[in-house]
Amino acid sequence: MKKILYVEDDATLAFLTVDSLEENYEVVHCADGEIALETFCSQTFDLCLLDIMLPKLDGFELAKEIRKRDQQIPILFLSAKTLKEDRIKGLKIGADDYLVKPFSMEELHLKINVFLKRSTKEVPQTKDFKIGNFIFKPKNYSLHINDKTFTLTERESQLLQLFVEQPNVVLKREQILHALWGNEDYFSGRSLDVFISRLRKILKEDPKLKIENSPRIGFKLVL
Amino acid sequence: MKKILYVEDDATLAFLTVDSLEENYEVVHCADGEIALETFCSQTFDLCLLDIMLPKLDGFELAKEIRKRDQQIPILFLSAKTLKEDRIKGLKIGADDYLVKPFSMEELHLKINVFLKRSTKEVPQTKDFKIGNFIFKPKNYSLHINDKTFTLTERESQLLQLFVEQPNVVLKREQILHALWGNEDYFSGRSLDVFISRLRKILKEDPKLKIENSPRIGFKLVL
DNA sequence: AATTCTTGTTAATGACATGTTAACCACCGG
DNA sequence: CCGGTGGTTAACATGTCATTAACAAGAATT
Repeated sequence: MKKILYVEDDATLAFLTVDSLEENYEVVHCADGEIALETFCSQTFDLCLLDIMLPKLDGFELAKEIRKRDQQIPILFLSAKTLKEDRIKGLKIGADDYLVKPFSMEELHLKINVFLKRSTKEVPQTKDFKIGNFIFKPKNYSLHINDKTFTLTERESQLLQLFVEQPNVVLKREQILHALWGNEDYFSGRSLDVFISRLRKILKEDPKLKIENSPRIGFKLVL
Repeated sequence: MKKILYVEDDATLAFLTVDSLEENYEVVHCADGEIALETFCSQTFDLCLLDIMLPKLDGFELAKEIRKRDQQIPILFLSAKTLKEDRIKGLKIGADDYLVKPFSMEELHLKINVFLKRSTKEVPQTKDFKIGNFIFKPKNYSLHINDKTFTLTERESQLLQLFVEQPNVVLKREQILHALWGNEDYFSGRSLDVFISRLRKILKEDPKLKIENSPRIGFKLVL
């Protein structure tokens, strides 16, 4: 579940918005800029939704402070101001978009999704993948084909997930090692090869699927 | 330099916009939806900028077709329509943002940068090259022609990449040796010639392509 | 024309990367 | 303690690729 920092001083609007956003996200609401900044610093968020007119620290200043601390996080402004200068000011600070009040909840959800989709390359855990004749349920660590079911271990599942997210693309060894073990200097180990071998054994069930090796580079899932 | 597909049928606006965009990007302008789709299919772009009202194939339909072919590329709409329904329709198709005409060039540049910044950081993929009838995917170490696929080794790929980055230009031996082996005093070895030979064997698939030798100087990829 | 240097190509080699199975070990809940 | 599970390492078999060697053919130099 993605986590959103929502800063808005109008209690009525905030109530409605939080209510709607909570259908899809975890929402932390703050009513003024200073508290928002403290909150931002003490928790981890995936996206910021900022009103411009705020007590203590306005939306622009807040965005600047947030950008100092995180270059990546998407920032969306909400405001009644429709002046071109304001829109530009927001973008210059490093905001990602600007919604004009009054906005519809539907539009808000869509905009948020655009940025969340981009900022996280991981596909939501809930989603199942089709790989050839297999169905892969990462959430369940399970692979189904015909009426057989294979239960994967944690590592097997992580590795397979990397491949299905980018099928037909060579994933570099270091890239995989970094994604699964996070350790840059994980040179000695041969675990990766062992897991590749195990996955291959399972994937044999569908003759069209294979994991190809690119010597000295990495592996590619071909389907 | 990032490459933008810009589709707009109003010649006057298009002229002004292209002029401005070309300060920072490579711009390909198309005046109707069908041509735009063909253009999209035959080249590689980093971002699409689409007018909604277009002859033959409107912006929404065009965006749908583009999304079928590329899930990642940022799509921005430009339109005089300010209807909430239209903005939502665009976002649902998978567009990334919506600029309302008249827009300022400054705002356009900023918006484009937001999305280019994001899309390049996510997929640090090198662009694919067209070489004659081949498509070369350096990231995948693969060369495609007709139905055939050649998988290149690391060195073969590195070498080919040097050539396609500067086609029709003579690359000096030392230049190539330095780029691939980094070693200035790599005089004795004949590896380079062996790899040239191997690439030539593959490139024979397209009779128009060849690697020419410039005696005592180096090699040139002619296409 | 003869010699020497350069290039084209194929095949052989050896170092190193990968595939695979089995043994190992740490952890965890009885 | 004691199996069970899952990740890791060990060991050995196999495969691959960059490099070198070898030789043929062309260019340049004498």
